[in-house]
Amino acid sequence: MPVSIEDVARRAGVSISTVSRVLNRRNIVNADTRKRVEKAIDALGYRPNVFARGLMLRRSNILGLVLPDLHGEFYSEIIRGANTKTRELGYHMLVSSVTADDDGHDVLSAVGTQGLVDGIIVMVTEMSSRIRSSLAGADLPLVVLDGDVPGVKHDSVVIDQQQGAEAMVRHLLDTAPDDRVLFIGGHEMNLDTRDRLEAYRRVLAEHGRPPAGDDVVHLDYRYETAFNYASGRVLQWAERPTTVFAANDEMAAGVVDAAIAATLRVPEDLKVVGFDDTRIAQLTRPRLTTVRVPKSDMGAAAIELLCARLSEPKRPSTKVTLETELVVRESCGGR
Amino acid sequence: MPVSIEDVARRAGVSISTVSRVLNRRNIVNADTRKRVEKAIDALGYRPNVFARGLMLRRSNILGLVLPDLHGEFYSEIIRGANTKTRELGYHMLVSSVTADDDGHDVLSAVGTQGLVDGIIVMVTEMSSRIRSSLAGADLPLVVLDGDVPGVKHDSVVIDQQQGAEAMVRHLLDTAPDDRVLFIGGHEMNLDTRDRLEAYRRVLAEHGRPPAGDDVVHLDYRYETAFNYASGRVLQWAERPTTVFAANDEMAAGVVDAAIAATLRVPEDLKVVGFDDTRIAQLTRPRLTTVRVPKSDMGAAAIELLCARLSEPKRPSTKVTLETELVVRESCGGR
DNA sequence: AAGCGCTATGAAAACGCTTGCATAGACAAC
DNA sequence: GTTGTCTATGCAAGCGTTTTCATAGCGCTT
Repeated sequence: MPVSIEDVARRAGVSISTVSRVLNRRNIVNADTRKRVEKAIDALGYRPNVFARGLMLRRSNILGLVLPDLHGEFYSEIIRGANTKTRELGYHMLVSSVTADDDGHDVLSAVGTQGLVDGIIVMVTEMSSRIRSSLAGADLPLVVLDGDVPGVKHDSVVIDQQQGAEAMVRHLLDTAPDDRVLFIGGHEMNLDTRDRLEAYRRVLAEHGRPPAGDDVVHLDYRYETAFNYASGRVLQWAERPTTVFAANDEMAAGVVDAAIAATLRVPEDLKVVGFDDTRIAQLTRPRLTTVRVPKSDMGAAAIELLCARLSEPKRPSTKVTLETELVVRESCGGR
Repeated sequence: MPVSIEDVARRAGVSISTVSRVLNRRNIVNADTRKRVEKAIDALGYRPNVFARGLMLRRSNILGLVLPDLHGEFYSEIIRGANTKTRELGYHMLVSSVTADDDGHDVLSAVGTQGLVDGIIVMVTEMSSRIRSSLAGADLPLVVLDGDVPGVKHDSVVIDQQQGAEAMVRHLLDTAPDDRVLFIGGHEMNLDTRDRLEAYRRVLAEHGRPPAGDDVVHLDYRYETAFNYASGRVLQWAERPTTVFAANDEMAAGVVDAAIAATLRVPEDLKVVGFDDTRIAQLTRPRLTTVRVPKSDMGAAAIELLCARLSEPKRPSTKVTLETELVVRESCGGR
């Protein structure tokens, strides 16, 4: 028995139109009448029904956030940044994850049926044609986080990973020009990994020393995998001056621990650097040199972009680029 | 120009009632007719409008999750567990955080106006009367995570922290009977801290050695705070056999690092244990002895409870207790 | 052939809101 | 006194569903 607009109208002795006008602050309502209505609203504890309203207005004030996986600090920070901004702007946030096997099965169903959300933010770490077509058919304001969906109109928030990765490799080559630099990435098709790898290759090439075939390997971003992989190889790596550039901090930590387990010293015997600047980077010993990615800013920026489009549907597609920043700590021996 | 049920009906040459029946798989629809309707639905890419449906059904299939703060792994795991279960059961999840200053300003507005969500899950780390009254006025199926809201009917998911904390303190006293055991908690009113502290006091009392006044201190769960606090004291602590029991892993890591910075060895010179078994516990050196809290299970269990109530509103209030588990690693020297 | 019980379908009434249109009343201008 | 202009309000349509009730058609029984 929730109270409806009609109850309010009756109590205030006006028609529902007037109540509605008071609610929406449109048209002119006589000051006295408005007072009466407001009093009735308070007395009854009336709250407009979202569905009825949504049915008329064709908007829900709900924003959808679709992430590839809700694991780990990276995603939790994005959610946090997005959530804060969402509330600030008076919206609500629907969160959902699309796991790999789900693979774009339906990015949309993840975020509700027709009309549930006014717009969505999608982060795709690997692009598949199914994701693309699913998104293309959506006809919803769309913000893509850290990636691109070719052929579908959207705004985007990207992080300038290449700049950070370049800065990293340059720094490594500056401080230890003779080191071999190994690259350990995530999955081969992972967009972040591709960006970072590309920057790595470019800088090495610039210096006239493109990586050898087995200098680059693709794992899966996990600590354990990196630990296991590195365990069998750290001693061999350490035979000559080597730096391992891992594509995220988790794997970097795995390599560090593998090295330590093999009684090597980091950075003296082996240098290791990571990416993302997650909490982990500060907790390993030695602490990790890494590239800071503005995680919660990404979420906030995406929400802002989405809201901007909602209030101005015709605006041109916008791409916001967030800077990354090299953070030098001890694990690379570079200071 | 979204396609409506009427478009489908027209195309299939039936009335909207029939389409609706096909959609909801109720009553009997002739097999041929059903085929025709389904074909029309596919062809048109029809998706029912959530609002119209919600208006009739008075349910949205959206579940609200309100957390005190979206920081860190603890919360991200809860979200993850909840999200997975939510999708599994065919619902959607609205996430929101209520920050401290927000303090129950309106737990509900965090989660939308009247009718937006079918039920909510709330985690409150500190109970205020505002939160209570805000929740009491809601008249929504409610699941409380790790806490209690007296006077408001609800289901709950709690973790048996006392058991874990007890097991921890018992283990400490078993392996190092003569150690002084210090307790470093979060905020004094924090419910988790209170539980853990109570267990700590009880076990010590059982052993006839209640803690001295300055054996217990309340900080704020943060690494830095614990690091700073411990930095000035580790040397003094280490003068006699001491174990520090921190109420979460972050603070434990802070203490460990403070000790190491002071050239102490852990666990030889100072023992440190944590709580939660977050990622951190495995990444510090030495790795932390801690108590595992089933974080993602909490989220999943809460969703399950909420859905159970939705489908059976009259069921008696249920409380699900999740076990915690002592995880012995190196930081306590206990194995 | 009349009546009955089924099955499959349609018509129409909600659900709670917004909003275009109509209008009543007040006042001013002629 | 008639007409016009405003302001404040009410009426009612319509948003896209679900669902109750009515009913058409069919085959059976009597």
